[in-house]
Amino acid sequence: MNVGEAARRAGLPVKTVHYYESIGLVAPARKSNGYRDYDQTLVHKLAFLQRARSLGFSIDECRGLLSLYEDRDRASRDVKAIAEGKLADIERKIAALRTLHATLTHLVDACHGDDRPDCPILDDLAGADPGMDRG
Amino acid sequence: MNVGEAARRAGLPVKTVHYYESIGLVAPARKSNGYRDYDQTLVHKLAFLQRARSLGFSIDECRGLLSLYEDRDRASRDVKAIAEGKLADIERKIAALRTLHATLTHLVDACHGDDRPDCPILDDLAGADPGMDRG
DNA sequence: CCTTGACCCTCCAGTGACTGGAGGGTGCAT
DNA sequence: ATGCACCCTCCAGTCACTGGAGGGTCAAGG
Repeated sequence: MNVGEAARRAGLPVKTVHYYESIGLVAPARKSNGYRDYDQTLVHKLAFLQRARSLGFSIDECRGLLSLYEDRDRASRDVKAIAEGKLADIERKIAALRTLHATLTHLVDACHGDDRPDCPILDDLAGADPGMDRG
Repeated sequence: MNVGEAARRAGLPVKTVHYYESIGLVAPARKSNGYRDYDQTLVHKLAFLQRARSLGFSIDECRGLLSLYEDRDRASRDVKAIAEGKLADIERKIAALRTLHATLTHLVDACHGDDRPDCPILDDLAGADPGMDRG
């Protein structure tokens, strides 16, 4: 199967499939004309990658996950640990975004948003808290 | 003031301050020895940038915010609109992360996490829905 | 046989927002 | 004179792609 079809089945852009090959994640055979030749296993691997990436795993984590996946004797514990670490990451990111959201909401609410120039948002960015000097 | 001191006051790494200069966000004077010379205004600008970046504004958005900040006659409405757009972005990101979190939690819960090799997490990544053979 | 168009190839460069390092100059204290 | 912290410029690397140039291949239609 050519790269286009494999990419379509895995839900990835062709460019990305090439990229995954260039960093050693997949190694398709070549036909006599030089075209890459993907079999079912490779397409599976690409789909795996697509799914794992969309779940927020980095390429390096995907590499680990893939080798775990390929090793049919590994303990599920190892995979679970990686996934749990990722869960904690996601929780941290959500918490950080919530803080951000609260701060920005506060600022937006405080800003009258009209023609006048004075704006609490910029004042905050400039470090001008009332009663506190930050210079 | 040298770059080191300016960076310290703004809460940024020196490298980042150099970078901001290289992309035209700040333009410090130079002393006779070639060293950059930062005044209060510039330090303020750097601190503004630090804060805005930490609030999740991109460099391009910071550029817009800065020019708004420098234009003492702009309407607060313009600033508010940018901040509101950012708020929507943040909400989208949080929602996406929550979906991710739910999926991964589900997977982690389903995985017994012991010495045995069978693992719902990898099964999911491999696209193995129950009752369907995929190679 | 020729053309058209979709597909494929490789290689290079760019994205965003820095970060690290090499290789050298400056300023101040000892 | 030496040491050290600081400063300079320029280049390369990060992450995970993405875009494009400049070509080759293949099947269909005329």
